[in-house]
Amino acid sequence: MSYWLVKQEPSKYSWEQFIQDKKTFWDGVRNYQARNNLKEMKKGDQVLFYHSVVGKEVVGVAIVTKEAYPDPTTDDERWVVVDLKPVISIKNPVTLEDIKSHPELQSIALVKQSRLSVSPLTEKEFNIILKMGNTKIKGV
DNA sequence: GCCAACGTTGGC
DNA sequence: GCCAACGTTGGC
Repeated sequence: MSYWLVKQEPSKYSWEQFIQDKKTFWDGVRNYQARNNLKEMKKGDQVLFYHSVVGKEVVGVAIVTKEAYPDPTTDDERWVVVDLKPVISIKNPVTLEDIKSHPELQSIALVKQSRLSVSPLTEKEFNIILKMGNTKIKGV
């Protein structure tokens, strides 16, 4: 089981939209590092959903339902997408400020490399963020 | 809306 | 293969 964080601008694809859709394929990744992370995702991995630019906060948890496959929105075979399904909304969204001020979250990619749209998290980091959001995942 | 940081592209 | 130029992202 791995943990990830994905970013999206809510004006492009918001968590609320995602909830309504019940699932989505994560397209639009055009960065090799992010792409490589996408390829590493396994079915059942948990993914934090972060709103960039507007809000700048972690708003929900999703789960990988289908591993990387070619991006259907482009002919360019370099790019892949994964399928995600929303799991739970975070009660108290965890802001970038919160993350930056937490001593154990200083080294996550969201802080160090703000432009990377798909980044790995350790289990510990994942759990800290959930806890800060006052959110528990059923059965975990 | 600005600008710094970063990644990518393309000329040499 | 290097590096300057350019485009994009995202925090402020």
